[in-house]
Order: sequence, then C-alpha cells, then structure tokens
Amino acid sequence: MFVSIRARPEASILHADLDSFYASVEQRDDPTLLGRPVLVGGGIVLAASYEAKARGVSTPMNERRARLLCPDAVTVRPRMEAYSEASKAVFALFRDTTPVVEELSIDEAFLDVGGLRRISGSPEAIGRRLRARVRDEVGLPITVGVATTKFLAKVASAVAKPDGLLVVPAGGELDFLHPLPVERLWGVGPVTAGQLHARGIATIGQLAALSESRLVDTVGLASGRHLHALARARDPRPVEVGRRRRSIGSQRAMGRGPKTHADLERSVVSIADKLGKRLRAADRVCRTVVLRLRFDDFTRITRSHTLDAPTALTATVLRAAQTLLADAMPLIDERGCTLIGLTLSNLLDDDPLQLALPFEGEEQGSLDATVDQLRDRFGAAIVTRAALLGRDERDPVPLLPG
DNA sequence: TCTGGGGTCCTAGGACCC
DNA sequence: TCTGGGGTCCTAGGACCC
Repeated sequence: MFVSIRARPEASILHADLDSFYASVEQRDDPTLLGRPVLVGGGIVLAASYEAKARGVSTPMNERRARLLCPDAVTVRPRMEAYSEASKAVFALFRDTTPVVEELSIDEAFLDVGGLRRISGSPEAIGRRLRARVRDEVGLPITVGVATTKFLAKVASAVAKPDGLLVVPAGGELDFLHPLPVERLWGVGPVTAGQLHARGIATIGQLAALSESRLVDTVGLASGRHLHALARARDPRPVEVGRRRRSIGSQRAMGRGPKTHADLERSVVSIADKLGKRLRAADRVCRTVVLRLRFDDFTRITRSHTLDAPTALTATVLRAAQTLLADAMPLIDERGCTLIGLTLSNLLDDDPLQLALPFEGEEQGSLDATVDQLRDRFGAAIVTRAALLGRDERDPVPLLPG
C-alpha cells in the first residue's frame, strides 16, 4: 500500500514585511528624521513613519489632511531609486536564507524554510536571524510572521507590526485566527466586509461557522470558496519562486480642469513610450493594449484591443492606444477626464524569438517570408516582425512636439 | 475619505468553432 | 430550417492588494 503524507505539519512559512518601507529608508539615510513623523509623498502620502501613523496618518491620505493631524511632520519627496536599491539588498538576504522566495511587492515576500531545520535551526530562529541581518546589514526594521500557510504568516506579520516577530504554532491556527475581524482576510475589502456585516458576520470565527454554499450565495463563487477555506486556516498554495508579471501599466492623474484632445494624445504617447521601454527591458511582448480612463465624477472605464500578434514595439502599442482614445473621445468630451493610463497585458516571454535572430539583417521581403515560416512552426501568437526587430533603437517612436 | 500609481484575479456576455 | 453542448477567446467591469 502506498501512503501519501501531507506536507507541513510544521509552521515553516515566513512572511517578511519591511515596516513603513519608504519612510524607514528616509530615516535611515537622514538620521535627523529619526524619531520624527515623516511623510513620503507630495500631494498624497505614499508612506508614513510610525511616529506619523501613531497620530492617525494613513496611506493614501492627502497631504493637507496629514498635516492637520501632524503639523510637525517632515515631508520628503519619494526617491524610488533608493527604495529599489534597498529592496534589492533585502531580497538578497531573503535568498541567502532560503532559495524558496516569492516576491509579493517591493517590500514583502514569502519564504519557505521547511527542511532547513538541521542546517539553519527552527523557523523561529531563522526569522530572528533574518530580522537581525536586515537591521544590521541594510539598516531597516522588518517584521516576520511564521505559520503553516502563506495567509496565516501574512496575518501574523500584520499583527506583529512594527518591528516584531510572531509565530503561529502548528495546531494553534484557529485560536489565533477566529477572534480577528473579517477585514483581516485576504480578499475582504470594503464591499465584501459590508456584505458580511449586513449578515451579522464580524469575526473570522463567525465566518468559519458558515457553510460554503451560504458564503458563496453572499459573496460569489470564487470569493466564497476562497474565504471559506481561509477562515478554516486552509491555504494549500505553495510559496512560488519566479512568478512572472502578467501585465505592465502606467497611468497619470490629470486634475480636474479642462484638457484639450492634444493634451490627452500627448499623455498617451509618453505613456506608450515608457511602457514600450519597460516591455523590451523585461524581454516580454504583449498582445493586448488597455486604455484606462477616469472621469470627473470618478467613474472609470476601460477600452481594450487585442493585436493579431504580440509586439514589443512602442509604435504598435501606440497605434492601438490612439485608436482606442479616438473612439473614447466623445465620452471624454461629455464627462471630463481626470486620469489616463495604459495597461499592456497578455504578456509573453520573448524567448522563442531568439530563434529568429539570425534573420535579423534580412531584407523586407525575405523577412516577411521568415515570419510566415516561424508562425507556421510556432503559431501566430508567437512570432511577429516587430519582435524580430524589437530593439529600442529600431523602434520608431513618434516625436512629441516640443 | 474626496481619492496615487503599480499590480492581481474574477465574472459575465458574446463571438466563434466543432 | 432549426437545433445541442462544449470549449476558447475577447471585451468590459469590478473588487482587492501594497
């Protein structure tokens, strides 16, 4: 007989989360900011130090309001390069701890340290050492949650913040989870919380007492199943190494006043240019271009177009975006536009296209024939002439006037 | 609480194919 | 001439996360 043994009786998933990341980097780099309320942003607060959070500042909050709560706060413009550098240094320590690291955002990751006990000690000891190293070697405070599942580890770090460490022992999951409010569940935002409150459900324990079908009726199929499982501390998702991004986007808030069509068109050109560069830098190609608009009344719409074949060329992305924008112009004229953005999705790796490189120098006619051949072999969704030629210097970006 | 910029995932309807 | 059921892809919108 074959007995399969379910993995992980032990709490060996770490969720590591840098505290008030941007603000901490600012306090590290300018010691005069230590111990003082720090706001990172301008117009809107992107990050606040704990001194500011203690006075009621949260993100995103507009700066005027934050200043009312905290008149002595120091405001610092964001320095994205510094944050990205600090993030790289911290992630290097994560990967030095275990190869199984899943990146969640610039300041957050899951680490699976299962099986490392003999080499590195208990998960708790590993978490303590990691915190000390991040503090000593990068100079930043970090909180670590340890549990049997990703979700519980994340909740544990949220509870332990700031600058803490919390282990939810195997077997103690439900005792830890059930008293917490439903808002702690991953996937419960204002809307879902409202639906649950309307049925008298305030804690995760109350939610766990509901049948799955009851929950599905309340919040929908996927969400219902997901929450039902999480509330019972069931979360089989493994820590995943090397997840690829599924979309790349950029947007720009425009304020209320009137804008000409030319203003909007200029924004689209510069956003497309930026995204094309990011796409090529990441060695990806995209097939779908999404135009994102927000109107004066803060309602939003999206308009999308899927290309016949993927591209990394700015000019191709831009043509699609311009067509979408032109089609949306009547709506914009009617309702006013306060935000414009593009998202590139249906991303594919550029790798199969390496095969095409030997044909790079060929002339137009034979290039077309080559593309046809490659499409026959790899499918239309894979090979484009744009990708064959996809290099920045070959990408004819239309010049902006001025 | 008068709202930034970067993302992820889910749902639902329609077109199209077999 | 009208009719199934299943599957995939595309579009649009919405909730949620940091």
